[in-house]
Amino acid sequence: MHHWLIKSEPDVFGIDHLAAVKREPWSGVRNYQARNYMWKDMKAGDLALFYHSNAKPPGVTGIARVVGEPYPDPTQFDEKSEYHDPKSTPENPRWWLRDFEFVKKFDEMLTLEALKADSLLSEMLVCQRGTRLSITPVEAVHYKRVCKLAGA
DNA sequence: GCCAACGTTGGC
DNA sequence: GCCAACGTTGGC
Repeated sequence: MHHWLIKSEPDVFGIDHLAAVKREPWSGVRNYQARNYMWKDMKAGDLALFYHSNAKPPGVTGIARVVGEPYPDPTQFDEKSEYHDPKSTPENPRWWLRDFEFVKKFDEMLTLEALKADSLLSEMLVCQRGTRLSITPVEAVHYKRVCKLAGA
């Protein structure tokens, strides 16, 4: 079992959206490292911290679970999509994704400020300056502490 | 809205 | 294959 942190902008797709739809294809990731995590490193059942970026305040708002196997992101073949990639073909897809399902929403967000203030959690990649990756691996000890501090 | 960080692109 | 220019992310 691996743990992850997935970023999303709440104005676009937040924890409440996931709670409403229950399950969501994580489409639109166009970064190779993040793609590789979804394609090769995630396993069905892995748990992920759901992080609100570009939010006031930013922070971890809940938990999602990886569902099923990777498959090509359909938006890459959709010419009308902002995520369309003309260099990708169905025979040789460039972008892969997973579905995530809703697990829980924290009663209170654990803010980035709170993460940085914690000596253990300040080690997390999301706390490091310049980390723009939308999907990052999370150590089990960090995951557990986030849950503990969030009362989950 | 500013700007630092950093990934990608494309000319050479 | 180098690297400058450019675009994007995302906290502040």
